[in-house]
Amino acid sequence: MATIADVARHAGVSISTVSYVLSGKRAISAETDARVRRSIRELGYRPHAGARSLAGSRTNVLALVVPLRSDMNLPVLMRFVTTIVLSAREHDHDVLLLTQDEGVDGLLRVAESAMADAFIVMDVEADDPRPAVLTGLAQPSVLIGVPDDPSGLPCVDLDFAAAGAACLEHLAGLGHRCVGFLGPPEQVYLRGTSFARRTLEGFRGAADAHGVRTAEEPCTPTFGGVRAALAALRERRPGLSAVVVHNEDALPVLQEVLHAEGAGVPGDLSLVAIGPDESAEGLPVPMTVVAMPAEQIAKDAVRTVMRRLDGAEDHTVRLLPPQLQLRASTAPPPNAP
Amino acid sequence: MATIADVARHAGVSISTVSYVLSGKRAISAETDARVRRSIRELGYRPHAGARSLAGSRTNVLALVVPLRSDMNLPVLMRFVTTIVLSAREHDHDVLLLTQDEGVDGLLRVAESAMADAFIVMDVEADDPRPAVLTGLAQPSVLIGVPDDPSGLPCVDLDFAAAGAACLEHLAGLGHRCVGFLGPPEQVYLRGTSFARRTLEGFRGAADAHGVRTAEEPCTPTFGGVRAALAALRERRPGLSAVVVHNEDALPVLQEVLHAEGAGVPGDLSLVAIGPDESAEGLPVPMTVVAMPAEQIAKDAVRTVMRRLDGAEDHTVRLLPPQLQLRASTAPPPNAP
DNA sequence: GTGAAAGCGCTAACAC
DNA sequence: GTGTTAGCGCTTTCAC
Repeated sequence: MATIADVARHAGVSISTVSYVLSGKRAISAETDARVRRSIRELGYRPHAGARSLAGSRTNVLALVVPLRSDMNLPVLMRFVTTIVLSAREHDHDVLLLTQDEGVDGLLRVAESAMADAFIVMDVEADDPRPAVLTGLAQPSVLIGVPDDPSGLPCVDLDFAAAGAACLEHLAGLGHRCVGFLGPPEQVYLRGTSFARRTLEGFRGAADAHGVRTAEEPCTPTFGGVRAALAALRERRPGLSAVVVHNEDALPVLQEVLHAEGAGVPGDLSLVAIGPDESAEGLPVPMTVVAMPAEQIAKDAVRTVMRRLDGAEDHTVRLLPPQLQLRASTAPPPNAP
Repeated sequence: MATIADVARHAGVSISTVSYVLSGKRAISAETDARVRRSIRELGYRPHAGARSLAGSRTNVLALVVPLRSDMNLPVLMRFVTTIVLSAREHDHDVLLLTQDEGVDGLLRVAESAMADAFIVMDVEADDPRPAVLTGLAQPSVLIGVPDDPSGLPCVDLDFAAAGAACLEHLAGLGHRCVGFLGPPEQVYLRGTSFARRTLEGFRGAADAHGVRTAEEPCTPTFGGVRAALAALRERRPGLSAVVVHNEDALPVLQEVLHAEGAGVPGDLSLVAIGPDESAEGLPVPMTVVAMPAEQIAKDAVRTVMRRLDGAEDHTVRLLPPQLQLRASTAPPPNAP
């Protein structure tokens, strides 16, 4: 492999000139620049990443911690990862893939051996131990998700509270006065998953504000689980005319259960979902949904971390506003005027 | 961060001694070894990855090229990636994630800037341009999948020809004399996906050997597509009593179509699938299947590449034998004695 | 069994 | 606008 010295010799300039042509950190005359670039091309020169990192303390590598827990929604995870890799490349960075279950040790290993310039940590939960460790590192980091204590780290996520509120407001606007909430399985709440709680809070707040009566049930995404949860909602609220579903796996089952009992969607019951768009679009009744803006979050995370590498301070918790995607599953309640 | 010099000073030894304690490349007295290790621990020393790579020309990074094409089966892809990351860690390597669509340029970039010690390239297709490039690199590589011309690179994959044959042989053993084959959509064949062709060849060979009559149809995984393909098979082979399905997306639809027309599985029609186990197990009628041994292939790929880093030669095309998983979807034909 | 020192290929002062 | 050079933190001869 050609080295920077080879290029310098070939172009008849000094090593530093080649370096500066590459970094753009000082002014170079047009002809020198051209000559150097030509030599670089002709020799097929590429800077040695290790040497660069040693001398410049920049690796041009971004560490990405992904959850390999299989209860994560795979298409969404894929969109996150893909977008992060592509965005990183736009900033001339490559992506080192770390798994959730290396936990804090993995972060320390990569950080202290200077393998990456920055960290993006996905799927951060309420009581996650990693934010506290991340703040102690030499490298900046961004969280996707919002822990109880972000420790001053920038966070990016969908504004789940606003999403819950948006769903209710859409239904209230259609005239619904009595709305159910079908959440994730109980364990998700017990695990302290912050987005589940935030969604519910937003839903409740909006219901209070609009004088809408509600009932909430966690839900296992099986036929039995869905039937039981639905029955519980109806028992508590006999006038139930709409349900907000924050449980992508329950959606197809719910539609089937309703179809089987002859309840029309949205004729007899309106449905709004919060979750991946993929899970909402292809159903027998295409769902009105607040979709997970994975690409937007991913880009934002990369941008944030890159800005911090350029020295910008950032302790923002950035919650992206929900976008309600209107489809066929919502309509005014059956007894509407 | 502590450097190797700090450790040496703290332990009262030379820098090279510390280095050799770490690498184990020369004999160290027990007490020196202990003293050095103690210092390492107390100072929280970690070797600087860049310095190491510069001096030792070893990065301890494995580059993994994954297809982000969404027509790939995500759960299977996930299992590949997860297993590769975990296996790499067992060999003290981290994983740099490259995407398919950076193509040859991505390989050259990472290889020539010495960012990785080796490459694993997933989802290699028949006429893939990358093998030819990979052979020219300083780093060894392994392919997952088998191109027409592996260029001498080691390949690991499921033996799809044997898988096709195994399915037919299982059915022939049950007494079926007339077996259909439902393949992936036509485009997959046109794209030159080698595993699709290999499966079909294995299926045909076994059918010839057992004197079983066959019919083959590509299949779009929609209701219309499945109905049409099934009708075509039956028209060509009125005595059809079993179908081999190499199209995971068509499976649920196929079961539904058969159920709707009152055809029992396996009573009226036996089904065998080739594809991810996830797609075969949870169906109304759990499928007899040749599953994709993702973990096994992934481990094999990492092991192969690590061996090559230790200097071993390897130009093997390693095709893992299919494992037929017996479930409820196969039985002797209806008119069996 | 251990130490001294010459690089590895770059970046970024510090010259001019 | 360009060149010289001192490191960056390791690995690995070479020497004893």
